[in-house]
Amino acid sequence: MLDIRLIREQPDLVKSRLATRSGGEQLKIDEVLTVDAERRRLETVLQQCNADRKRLSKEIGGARRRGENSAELEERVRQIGDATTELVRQATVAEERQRDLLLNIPNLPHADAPVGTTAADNPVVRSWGEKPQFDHPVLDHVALGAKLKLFDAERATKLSGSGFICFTGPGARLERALIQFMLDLHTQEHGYLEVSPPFLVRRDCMVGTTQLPKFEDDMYGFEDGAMFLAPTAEVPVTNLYREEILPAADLPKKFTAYTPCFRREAGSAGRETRGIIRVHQFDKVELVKITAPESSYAEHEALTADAERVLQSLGLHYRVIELCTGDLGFGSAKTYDLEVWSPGQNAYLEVSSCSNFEEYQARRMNLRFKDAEGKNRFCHTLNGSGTALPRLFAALIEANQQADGSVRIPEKLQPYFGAAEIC
RNA sequence: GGUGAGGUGGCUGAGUGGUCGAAAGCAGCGCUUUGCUAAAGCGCCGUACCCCAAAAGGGUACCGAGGGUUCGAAUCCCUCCCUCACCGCCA
Repeated sequence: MLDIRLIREQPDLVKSRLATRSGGEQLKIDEVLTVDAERRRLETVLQQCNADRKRLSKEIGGARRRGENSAELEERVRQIGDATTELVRQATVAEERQRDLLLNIPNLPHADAPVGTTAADNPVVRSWGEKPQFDHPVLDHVALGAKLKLFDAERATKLSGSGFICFTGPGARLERALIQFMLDLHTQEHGYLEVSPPFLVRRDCMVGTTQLPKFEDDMYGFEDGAMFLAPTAEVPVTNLYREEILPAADLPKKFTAYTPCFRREAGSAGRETRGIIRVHQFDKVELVKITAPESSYAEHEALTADAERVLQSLGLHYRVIELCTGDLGFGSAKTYDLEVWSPGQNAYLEVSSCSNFEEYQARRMNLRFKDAEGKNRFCHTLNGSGTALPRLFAALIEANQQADGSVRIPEKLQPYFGAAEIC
């Protein structure tokens, strides 16, 4: 959520930055300002009424103690009370309207974010490794999976409908090995604390990390929208410290979490739906940081590097792109996407998205820290999917396929998988 | 699911309708004094929002959350959330 004071004091800056998102978001600013002015006017009048009422009520108390008649005073306060009721109603309406508007305005892109309108405008920041060369026909993960019996899409569909996958045998084991491998890497070499949070969270959490109110259609909700299945571990993990004031010395906090993720993927039917690339339930190992504002961008680079280490350790060719302003997620100020090379699809596949939300989420969650001067300030939050499992799985088996249709397991993963190949 | 007890400021903990935004203690900050790693005394010490060009200053709200009663609510009533204890049920 943006700071209303920033909007009030520098509306032109806010509008111009929002305009680079190319969704017409800047048009909401004037409306917020109008509501804000009205809200403050009502609040001021209301506070004057309350001050009068408070003062006169105390006088009544004093008069009664002295045994004096206070009927006239009581009548005056009663009248003020009646006026107050209506003012409270109007002020509440204005306040809710303002909050609602603010919740639907996305974050400002970082000043350095590349300006553009679509994914085609996302610049490649760097790439690592080389596309593997094959001297045999290249199979995609669907064909490899069928040949090696790594997953069973048909029977998963029988259980839960299209868009669900069931890993089987060596496939299930490979998935588990990847999870364990990533968690060990992040906890033992990158200094993250592993957490295993609930997957079902309250509505407030979803608002805090910006999934709601705007994207409710993409979420699996229960109990009339009181609870939701988390679409990413970012939701439970980032909300862990909501409504808290952290000591500055505790920052940065670094978490990694393995969780299943649940997404309706509404409106994306037929898009990237082949195989296991886009499913309603998938596993993911997430990275989350809560930092001081001063160091958040340095931490963002480090977090991205940590996510890259996964792909490097597995020997997978990938590239890092930076999202342009038009492609940036709702709450993000700056995002790097990691795209791994998929030989089977002859394309890059997004496996990881590393974002800096600055204080946008922290304001929604009321997550603060006490700085050196003892002032309470909002934290910055970052997250990077330490990689979506099905996509990593797909790229991994495609990149390591052999001429005979078997799959070689990267050396670093072998201790976790317990074998050097799948055949 | 049932019954009972609770939720007060960083912590402990008073406060059952009126100078209570809230006693006291602890922790913290500042000053003074004495001095071998400390003690004593005094003062300060919540958050958010609003008014004010700003500072100074003033005001409102907040005692788990939301409603209600009342001239006036931490205090009375209702609903919800949470914590603890025991019982029931169950992986």
